[in-house]
Amino acid sequence: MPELPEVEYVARQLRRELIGRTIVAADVSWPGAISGPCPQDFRTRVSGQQVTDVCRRAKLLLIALAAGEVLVIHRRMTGNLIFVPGGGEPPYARVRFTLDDGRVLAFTDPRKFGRLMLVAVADLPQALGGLGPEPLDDAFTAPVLAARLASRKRILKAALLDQAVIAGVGNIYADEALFRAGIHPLRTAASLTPQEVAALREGIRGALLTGIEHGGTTFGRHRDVFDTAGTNLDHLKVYRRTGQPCVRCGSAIARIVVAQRGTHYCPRCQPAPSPSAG
DNA sequence: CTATAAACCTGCTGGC
DNA sequence: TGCCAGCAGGTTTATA
Repeated sequence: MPELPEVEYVARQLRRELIGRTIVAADVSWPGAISGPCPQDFRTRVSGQQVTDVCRRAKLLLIALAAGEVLVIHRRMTGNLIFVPGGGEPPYARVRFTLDDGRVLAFTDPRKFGRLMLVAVADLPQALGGLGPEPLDDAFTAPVLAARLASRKRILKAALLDQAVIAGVGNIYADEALFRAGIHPLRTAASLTPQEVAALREGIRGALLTGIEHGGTTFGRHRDVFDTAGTNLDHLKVYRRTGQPCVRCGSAIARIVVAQRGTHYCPRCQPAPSPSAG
């Protein structure tokens, strides 16, 4: 999935559509999608519950239920939450929630990587423990980011992908953030100057906000709850633009592999680290 | 601690 | 047109 912008966009939609509604039934057609409790208990504990709140943490969707439990959903690579039009069966539906207004919200997921779980409110801090700061919070300042990176003798891009360092950034927005900041992905996390950290903070937030604004990035599976694709692909500057001209300087965008992930950058706007300095 | 590879799954794209 | 290799928004686990 879906990274922070794709989850945030859907969370905002679900907030409008679900709060106050009651889930009258839950049907699980792929038990592997439920990571806890067992599918049987999952079904009975969700059924009859009114939705009291919807929010997002990192790449997780949190749907609070009246009984004091929270439905936690991670879409991973190809998971979507889509309102089923006309009561039909959408492709790759793994879990279906029927609402008291007759609508059906389906969790679809071709690759079966996505997971849903039910967690007691009291256990939520434990379940979400280990996640880094939210990059769109006011508290995510340059000094905070600097502190997260300072002790890390680690490749910068790998650090950005680590959810314990910063929550919600994935492969697309890591590349976009680094381009915006003019920093090479192979730099060492701890080698950034304060100025570079400040630029990176702006780059991260700018890339994420642009993504949310355009309904997320769709080049494959991401859809919103009404099955509509996001348009942010048209606004990406380096991701998936290998060989195409840099929007700033015209150089060909390069692609390398970092931490097993395709990584895109401009060789001129994001100068390579010196062998010694990292 | 950091890094790397593999595993979990299925579908799509590009090259030959 | 057809087949195959490679790639894909993420995370976890095993292994150096």
